[in-house]
Amino acid sequence: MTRAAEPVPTDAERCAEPGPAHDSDDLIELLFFAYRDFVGDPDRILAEYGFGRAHHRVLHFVDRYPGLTIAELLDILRITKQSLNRVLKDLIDQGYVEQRTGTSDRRQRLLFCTPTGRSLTADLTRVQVRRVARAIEEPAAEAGRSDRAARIASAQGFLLAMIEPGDRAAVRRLMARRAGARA
Amino acid sequence: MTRAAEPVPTDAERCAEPGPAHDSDDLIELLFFAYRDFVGDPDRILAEYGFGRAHHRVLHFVDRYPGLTIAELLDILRITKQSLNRVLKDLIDQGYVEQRTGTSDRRQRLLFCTPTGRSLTADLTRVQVRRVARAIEEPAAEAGRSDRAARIASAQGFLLAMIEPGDRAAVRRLMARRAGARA
DNA sequence: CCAGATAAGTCAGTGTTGTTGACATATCTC
DNA sequence: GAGATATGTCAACAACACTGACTTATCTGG
Repeated sequence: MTRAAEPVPTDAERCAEPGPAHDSDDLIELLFFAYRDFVGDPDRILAEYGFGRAHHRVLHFVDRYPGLTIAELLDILRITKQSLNRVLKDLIDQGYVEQRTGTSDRRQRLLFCTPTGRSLTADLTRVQVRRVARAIEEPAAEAGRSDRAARIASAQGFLLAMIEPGDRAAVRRLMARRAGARA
Repeated sequence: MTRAAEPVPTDAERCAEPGPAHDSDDLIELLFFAYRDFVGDPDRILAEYGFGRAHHRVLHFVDRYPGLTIAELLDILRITKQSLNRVLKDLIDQGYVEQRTGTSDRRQRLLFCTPTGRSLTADLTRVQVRRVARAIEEPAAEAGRSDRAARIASAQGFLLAMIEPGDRAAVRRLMARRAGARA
């Protein structure tokens, strides 16, 4: 596996294969695992309400940025109006989100969470904050020599710490399987 | 972007912990944006082949860990056998992945990428490596005072740098909207 | 060697979340 | 008033996940 083009190739590490390409490969994989567990937590809560991830995303952004417009939300989520409308309709009909006509532009519908919506969002945020906070508290692997090595160690440390603790050993073991082939 | 953590939350619910709640909130949001753009790159390539993200995940892990069994893959992806089988069948039928009967245990089907599969995976990996490598090259906000602050800055810096460059300003602007209400 | 466990494959049905394309309505701007 | 814009809605469809049930091949322990 040849090294991918780098923005700033450092001369010193030309020959050494355990270069940035492999570090990036590891980060790609860790990002998958981290995100998998990151969305897994709230999914369990959402299921009790008959909601899914799409509902969660809307709740999150409307809660955090009260008065968001439909257009802004569409730009954030990068989904179509129809996809948004389906879940938004659920949330409005069931009293988690409410719309108010814009004051300066009466075509706009400003979105707000109701107290119920804020409460549910808080529950969802809680479990995610717990995971992220724990990942931050985790001491990074070690502050490496160069800033670059430190950044890699830091990002890997954060993502690994985002993984469900009980699964980390399995992930380490899996990734070690490949590490042997390149050292 | 790395706002000073204000350890004086006015919200009723959040106060017990030493202040990382808001930093975690930001990280939660950045993780959403980072992942959104992270999977966006390969999605465009996959569409040309009539494949989706599920195919990508299988290709990635089979390419990286040749000889993976079905059971191992199921444990990694955390999906059901049926979901895996649907995409795996596509990949096998179209010659991207092949199965070999296990030697020690003939019930197992060991998975390998064909040269074609390795080639496609390399294309997919390339665009993701590019993004991750760029995110790593990006100098972190600054090495903070405490290790903890440094870890936060580092994680935020990495995730922000994972976002499509042209969209970073919009994300900063959006998140600044909330920051104002906090500080 | 056989019974039961295990690895994998498959069928049928369902739900969430995304897509496209077309069209309707209210409102703003020039 | 004309045209752009913000939103809402209908219908159809695809990707990807789920459950539950069942089959086949193979391994393992008594």
